[in-house]
Amino acid sequence: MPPSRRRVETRRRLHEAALAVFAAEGFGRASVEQVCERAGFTRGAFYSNFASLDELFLAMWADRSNTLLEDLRRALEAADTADLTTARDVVELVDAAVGVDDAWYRVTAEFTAHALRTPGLREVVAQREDAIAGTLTPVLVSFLRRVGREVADPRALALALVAVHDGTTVQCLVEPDDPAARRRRLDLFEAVVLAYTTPGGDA
Amino acid sequence: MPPSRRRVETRRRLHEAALAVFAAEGFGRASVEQVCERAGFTRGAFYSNFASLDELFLAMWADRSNTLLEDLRRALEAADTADLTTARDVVELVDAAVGVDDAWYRVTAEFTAHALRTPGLREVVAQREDAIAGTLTPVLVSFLRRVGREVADPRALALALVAVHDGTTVQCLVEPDDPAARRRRLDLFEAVVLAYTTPGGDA
DNA sequence: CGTATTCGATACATTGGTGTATCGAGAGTG
DNA sequence: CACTCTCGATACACCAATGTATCGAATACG
Repeated sequence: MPPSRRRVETRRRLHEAALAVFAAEGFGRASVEQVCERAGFTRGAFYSNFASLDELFLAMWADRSNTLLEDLRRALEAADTADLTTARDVVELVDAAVGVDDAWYRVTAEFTAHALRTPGLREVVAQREDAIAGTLTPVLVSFLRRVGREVADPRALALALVAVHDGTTVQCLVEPDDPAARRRRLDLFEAVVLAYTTPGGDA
Repeated sequence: MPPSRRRVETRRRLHEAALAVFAAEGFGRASVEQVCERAGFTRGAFYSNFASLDELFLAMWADRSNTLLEDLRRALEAADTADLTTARDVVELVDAAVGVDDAWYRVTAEFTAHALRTPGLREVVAQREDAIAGTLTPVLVSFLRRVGREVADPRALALALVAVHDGTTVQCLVEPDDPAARRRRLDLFEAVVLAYTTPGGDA
């Protein structure tokens, strides 16, 4: 195996292990040792690739954020929009594409809290939020127009949906076996979409 | 000072210090030593009052949660409802009464994430969520009726507002000097209230 | 006034994690 | 085939935190 290729693979495995460990132990309690053990390396390998645990986390988080967002965008663009007739249909389609990732939610929530008290990190989270809204906006507008709803302020709608998503995700995870939480979440999504759009367009 | 009174005071000071340290260091990185130092005690005092840091945190969090919620309830019940004429007025009144506590948000968010991966703790968060909705419901219904809106499903509305509150709080804190975030939050609150109520009642 | 008790301080042993310095194997290169 | 360089392993010194065991002072109590 060529040396640089090996290095890439090592970093990848460390990323993977980091996500698992941060999810299992919590943001503040994950240690370099645990990550190395899970990845099947020693600390020597770690320090040869990253300067600190923070650096590894940041790289992993940014990387995975982008991947998830890109996957979502592709999934939505490739979605079958044939039988999309109501706002509710749009909501259910998007909700299904987003999914619920327990571990990722925890890691992101803890990182966000951490970022709020760490000057240099706040912007990282802000940019992420922005990227999500920016990615979601065009496909959302297009879907809604298709079901005959015109979006007045796309950015406001996207941010509102992100907020609702985050808020209801907690509720869904806190009561994991209550189907009502799931239904309430969809209802709320739908209500927001309807409130932020007007009938019109080519429905 | 009578011995039991002294003990109560010691515990109170430890609670206070715990909140500060957990907010400053993050849930996973707070240490017994830091809490003691800030409270002006040694670890001897700590272990004489609590079995572990977890125990102290839980006591502090539950205690303060109740206090905050009770304060909110009283503030709303004592609010001047004379010039309450629109749903927007209700939203602004409640929003002002709730306020935004940066440190408390971080601590609660991190604890929630922690609770999601700790079996015995999930229910604690669930009960809290429930208590908030339960406290908010009656006063909300009464306010809205006063401005001529009838609430179809009070519990659903309360939970929706909690979700929106949590989700938009992050957005407000991430962009602390963007007044637009604040406005978007109120708009979203209003939209949800309108969507979950119907005209009618004694307006 | 002396005795008992409560509560917090001190000291200690132990653990777990960090980061660095050094080493060795193995793959690319001329 | 030898030479070199990359990358991960090993070993070491260090620090921060934990929990317990013991001690001393202050207060209640007979």
